[in-house]
Amino acid sequence: MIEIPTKYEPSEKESKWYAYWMKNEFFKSIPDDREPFTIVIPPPNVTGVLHMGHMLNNTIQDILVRRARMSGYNACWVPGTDHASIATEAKVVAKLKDEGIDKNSISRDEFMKHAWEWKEKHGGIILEQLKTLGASCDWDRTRFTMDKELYDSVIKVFIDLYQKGNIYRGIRMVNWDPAAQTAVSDEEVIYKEEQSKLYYLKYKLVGEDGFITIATTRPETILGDTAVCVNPNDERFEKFKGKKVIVPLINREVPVIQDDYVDMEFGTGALKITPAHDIHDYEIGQKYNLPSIDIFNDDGTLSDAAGMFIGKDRFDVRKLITEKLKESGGLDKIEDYVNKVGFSERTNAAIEPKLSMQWFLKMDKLSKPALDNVMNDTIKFFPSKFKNVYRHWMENIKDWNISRQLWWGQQIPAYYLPNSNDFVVAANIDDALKLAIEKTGNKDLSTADLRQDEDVLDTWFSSWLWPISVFNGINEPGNKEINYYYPTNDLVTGHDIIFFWIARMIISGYEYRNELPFRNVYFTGMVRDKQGRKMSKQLGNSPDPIRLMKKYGADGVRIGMLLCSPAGGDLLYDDKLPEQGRNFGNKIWNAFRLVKQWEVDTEIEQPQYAKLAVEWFDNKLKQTIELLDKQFESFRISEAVMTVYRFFWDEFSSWYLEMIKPAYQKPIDAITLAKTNEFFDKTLRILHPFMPFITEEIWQLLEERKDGESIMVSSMPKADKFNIELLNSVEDFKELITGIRKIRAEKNIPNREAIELIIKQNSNTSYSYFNPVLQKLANLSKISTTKDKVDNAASLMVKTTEYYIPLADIVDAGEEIKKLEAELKHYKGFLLGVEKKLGNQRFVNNAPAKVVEIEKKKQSDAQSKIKIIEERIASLKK
RNA sequence: GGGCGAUUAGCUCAGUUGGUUCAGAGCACUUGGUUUACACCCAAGGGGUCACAGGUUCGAAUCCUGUAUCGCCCA
Repeated sequence: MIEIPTKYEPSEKESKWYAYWMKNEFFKSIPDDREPFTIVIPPPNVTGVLHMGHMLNNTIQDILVRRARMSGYNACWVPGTDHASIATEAKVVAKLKDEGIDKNSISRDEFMKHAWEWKEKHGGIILEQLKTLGASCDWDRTRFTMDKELYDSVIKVFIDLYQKGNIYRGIRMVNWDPAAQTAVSDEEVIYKEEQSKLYYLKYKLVGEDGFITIATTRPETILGDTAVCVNPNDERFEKFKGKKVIVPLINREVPVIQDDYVDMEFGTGALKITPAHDIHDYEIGQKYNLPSIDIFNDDGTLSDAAGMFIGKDRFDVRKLITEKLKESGGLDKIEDYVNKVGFSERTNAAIEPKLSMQWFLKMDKLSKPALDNVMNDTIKFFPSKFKNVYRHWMENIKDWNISRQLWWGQQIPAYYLPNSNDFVVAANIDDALKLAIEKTGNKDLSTADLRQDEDVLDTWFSSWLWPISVFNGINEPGNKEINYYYPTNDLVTGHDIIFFWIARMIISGYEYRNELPFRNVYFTGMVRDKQGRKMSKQLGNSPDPIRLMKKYGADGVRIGMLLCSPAGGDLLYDDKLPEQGRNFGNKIWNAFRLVKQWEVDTEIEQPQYAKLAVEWFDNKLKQTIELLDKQFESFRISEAVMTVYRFFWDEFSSWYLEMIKPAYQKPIDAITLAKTNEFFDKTLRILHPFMPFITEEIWQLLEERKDGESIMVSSMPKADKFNIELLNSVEDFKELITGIRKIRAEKNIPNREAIELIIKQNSNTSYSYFNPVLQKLANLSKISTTKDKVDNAASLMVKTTEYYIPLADIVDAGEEIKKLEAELKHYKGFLLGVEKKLGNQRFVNNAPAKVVEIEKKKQSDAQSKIKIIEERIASLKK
């Protein structure tokens, strides 16, 4: 016997095979005659490190790509990262601060140099980590959203959209992040419940007695108040309507206006209106032509316009102004209150609604084909329930704020004319100058007179082009690569970025290629801890994927994650999962050990039991391949994992190998061994996309392989016809074996003790075909048939055939009768139900003939079973 | 407040478009096992009035209505 350890040790094997695949360039894709299969990676943040969400997501992509590659496609998985403007800029700013450099003290160019340095040194760790997972990306194609080609694509698209009239500048209420000093999108704001306070403030009526009390969570914003609003139906405020009140402390006179936006139930029923600092107030301000007073600076301190507390932080001012209000008698009372406050996803600073000049992309017309082609399934979503979410968003789509007040990113290619808000849009300053001269008629203008817009574009404005720009399809729309690889096949990503990214890629796909960017979108769920909480650094409930892979092997972690991860559903992570995956790897390893250590004897003939086992397993394998094909077609990935898991563990190991296993220290015949090796080989291939490393390791050991050979470039076994009758009868046969084992367990008959089996001769069934296998697996000394009843025997029934195991005096007739009577009761009840159904004329007349047939079969089967059981009871009672 | 979705075994989930022998997995659980590949194992077993209430239908976990609870998104 060859020395093979009983435990499979993944870590060293995994790095060895990854290096082998890289050396042989198996991941590389070049356009050729084959049909392409393309996936672009959802580009992770360049500052990011691998977390559990990436593990799930990239495992699924790797499975799809490896399977496609083995199925004869020219498989191409494009990796890369996005430049994550806010996150990266925050890191660079922090690093500079550590070095004593203030961002505001250096030039934009200098800052960009630092940022690039940072990116080269620290960026893209995550891509290296993906290699540990086994990701079969074409690394030569690694792209970054700030690479020249991709940068230029973004600029080109901006100019194009501007020229088409889809981009405009406008004042909007934006989510202002005072820490990053930039606007962030609605999607980047996280709302959290906060224990805060509700302040009741008194606004005195102008020129007469009385006051209106308003309730607010933000007393500091009264400095920007320009009205008080009440509901027109609210009788409590009858005497205030059309009058003016005085804002406390600053003594500003503001009108009392009426709008049914105000909820009469909430607070005091009167609302202060601060158009510059609240989105709803802004809308009311627009409606009633109220002035906007912006009381904050960009960093969240109070501005000159506030008139008080100038330069102090907004949260400090809240305390200070409360004191002042108390002193002046403007404060009525303070109550505890829970409300939702928005925080920046990137900096965790409280978001400040702020009026600001931003660049917008008009979305209504652009988004039309993107909506239609998802709704009509040209692009398929898995699971399809996300179509509803998508439709709702697309039908209510708002213009996209594409500007960010940062430096790290593509600078907006708009150039302002001297002393003007007027601008021209061009790819570079020379073109801009030409346009500016044309526009102004002033031939004396020089590039020095033009000032480029300070803002950069939203990072999603880069990644929405990703499936096109990675193949340079924006700059060179007719190039060979884009024509070959686009549209891509599948996109695998989290459902949390359906709007950010997926919808926008579909929009840009139709706008710039007039075609879908991908055919299928597979949504993964979020990875949570086993209590269902999101993984977060703060909770410390997120395991380190690298350590996990070291402990359980990448294969084990991959399998573990997938075993309980239905499409779109969340995955509750538990260490039990990778452990189960590791155990499965060990199972495969030990099956290999068993097969490998058999001595072959070419002299011996193939035993009948082995011949039957081979015939059965050959059919079972074909059936499983067909099932897998169907599951992949419908993206039931976790079901496919379960299929291969059970196929290997139950069918191959527990049944097939036990069937053909020669007696202890006996050799195996050549035919059976060859067939078994062939089965093992095919089984490894269907397993390979899920567990790339262990399947390669065993495949290389199973037979002599040449250098450069690999399971990952071998072909996927193809579906073929199989004998379903044979498979079904083996299932009955397994039931018989299980029944015999149960009797052995009940009667304490050890497995090594041979027993006898007597089959009651019955007109409709005979399994004699499998007798040799039955004899081997159940350790039977003899199999015989009888027409008579058998005394002193345990009995069992499979379908409508009865089996006896003679046990001399061991059988307790009373026990046996009790058991049989319970069974009898069950079948009688069952029969009653079936007969009631068949007695119902409406059922017989309306149900399809096939269904009625089935019921009739149920009836006759139940009747014969009842007869058998009754006879058995009668004979035991004698 | 508006929208979407969920509720099936102790846990996590299938259930392919209403119809095969009382609803299936995996994990967990119980019992037995040093059988000769594997205790990261083997064998056997228990466990669900499919959230609740109505309705449609010959027939409902599946379709419809309502209720409850939970989750997500939007304001």
